[in-house]
Amino acid sequence: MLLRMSTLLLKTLREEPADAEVPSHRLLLRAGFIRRAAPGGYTWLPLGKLVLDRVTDVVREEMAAAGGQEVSFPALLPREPYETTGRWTEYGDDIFTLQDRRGADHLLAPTHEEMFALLVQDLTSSYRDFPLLLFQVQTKFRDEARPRGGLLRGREFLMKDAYSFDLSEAGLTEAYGRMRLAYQRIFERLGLTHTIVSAVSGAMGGSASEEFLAAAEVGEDTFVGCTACDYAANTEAVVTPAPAGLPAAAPDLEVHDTPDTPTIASLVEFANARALGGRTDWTAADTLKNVVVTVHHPGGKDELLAIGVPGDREVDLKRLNAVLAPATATLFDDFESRPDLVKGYIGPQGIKIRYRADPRVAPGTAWLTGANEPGRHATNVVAGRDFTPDDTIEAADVRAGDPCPSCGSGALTIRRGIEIGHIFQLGRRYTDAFAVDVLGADGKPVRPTMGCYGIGVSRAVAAIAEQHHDERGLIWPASVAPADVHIVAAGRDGQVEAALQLGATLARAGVRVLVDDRPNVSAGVKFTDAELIGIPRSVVVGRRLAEGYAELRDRRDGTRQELPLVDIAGVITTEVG
RNA sequence: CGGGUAUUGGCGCAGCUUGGUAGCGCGCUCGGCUUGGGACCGAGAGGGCGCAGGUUCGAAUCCUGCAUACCCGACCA
Repeated sequence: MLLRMSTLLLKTLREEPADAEVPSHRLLLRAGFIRRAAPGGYTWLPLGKLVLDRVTDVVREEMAAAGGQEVSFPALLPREPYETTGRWTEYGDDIFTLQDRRGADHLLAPTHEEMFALLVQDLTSSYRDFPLLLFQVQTKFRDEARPRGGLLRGREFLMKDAYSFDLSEAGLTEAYGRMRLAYQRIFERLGLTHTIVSAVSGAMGGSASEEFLAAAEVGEDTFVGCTACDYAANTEAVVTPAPAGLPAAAPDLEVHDTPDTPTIASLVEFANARALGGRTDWTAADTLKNVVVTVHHPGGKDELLAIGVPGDREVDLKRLNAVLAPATATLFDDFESRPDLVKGYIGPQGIKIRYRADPRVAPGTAWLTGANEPGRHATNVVAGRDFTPDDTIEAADVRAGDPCPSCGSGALTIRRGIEIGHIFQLGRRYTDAFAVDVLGADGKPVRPTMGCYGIGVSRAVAAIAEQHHDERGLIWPASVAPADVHIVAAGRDGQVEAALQLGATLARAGVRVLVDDRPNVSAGVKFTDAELIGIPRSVVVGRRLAEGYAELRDRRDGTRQELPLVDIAGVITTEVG
């Protein structure tokens, strides 16, 4: 490959685009890899397309190595299959739907579980056809409420989705493990530093689930790690350890007048000022905060739910919604309609709606909490004695320093990452929905179980840019760079010709070459553009050409070395391998 | 979907308070000069100010409504 910048469709931007915030978005725009074409939709320019294709190639190679077979479905699909599995309504507003000229409903697929299950139903009939691993690289559509960060969250994006079909749990587990390894290899080859975290499987349904998160400050996913062990999990998946040991028996419940104390802060201040219960060392953690939410079920029914968490914690709506999925929750605020719920003074004793408590509110623990009357609170309210929650719930926020649920000795740390891959064992949700059965060895029908494995390919390009750049521009890993070498003809006097000649030699040897042969562009501009574009290795054909020398530069560490021009092709060909 | 900010040539911005028919830098075109770190000189092309109404002799500037984008939050792979 030999690309000449004199004819390349490329325009680098000297100034920062006003509406790009995150580094990957800014740099990909400035370096001329992408252009915004629609809200949440980007055009791949020649340099960007080269990177995207190289990333896709890595993914394809590893999928094939893991035994995957590539297929490709339409992105435009009819309603029926998604109606059958319930996702037409469950996915709700996030699906792009449209009607054809006859008024029939269609959708632009957000993922393709239905189609893969139907394809397997169509083309298999015997246990001999299994196991099966299929994948595709396809444009997906989601009507994101808020596209952001350029390629990080678009409404149209490139995704690799793979699906395994097995007839036994052991087979599924094996396929899952194989894909997990393939993913690690892929992200390693892409130069993406990542962490595998336990996750919840979201709208797709399913059980065992792990996310691959690329470490990045701009990442939308918060996850936790442990200071002592290798535990890592999405905050939604963090399980709160119940306090160890039974607390001492508390005295009887006592109700106190606590006027004007509708918040935890005001309550603690009041309690200490008046030595409530003889104590002056009350903290927010001694109080029990009860938050009322409205739970919206997909069917359309609403239900009130009260959630009890220690007063020093907030209810984390992300965690709560993960627990309640597919139902969703919003904060309840229409207290006028419910006189039994006294805002600011709610207590779990005798509450008339469903009540679920944080695991820290374990049986035997005593709390300072609302007395369900305006201006009154109660002390020594003991879980299991004065009230019994309907259930526990993981809704309290997770904080750095919380004890690790895995080893118990370490403390949790909080980090941010970009979700670049998600794997999970789907089970039979989709094969059940379509009654996908094949004949087993014993002559009886067997129903395949599915695994689902996704990689955001276009998002991965952004993630790579996030992890590989400096103040001057992008620095692509060699595995995905738009070219292996960037040859800069610094000036005149035959330098352009020499650069093109070197480029041609390298291209014949199978090296991907970008030559800056632009006439009437100063060397300074060319150097700056080369650093912005970020090809890891460059050759400057310039002032020492007359002596037969050129300069080899390393974009990452900035080192330069002068080499005889006649040796350069050999050196580079060897390095590129 | 809630809150905030913004919308003026390809990009980045000024002008709006105090209405008089649009300007700067970069980029682009042509000529000259220059050629190892985002040159210089000269001559040009290109917008009627997000959209729709309204006020006014006159609106980028004032009023009303709408749209879009970005940021924060909600939601989400």
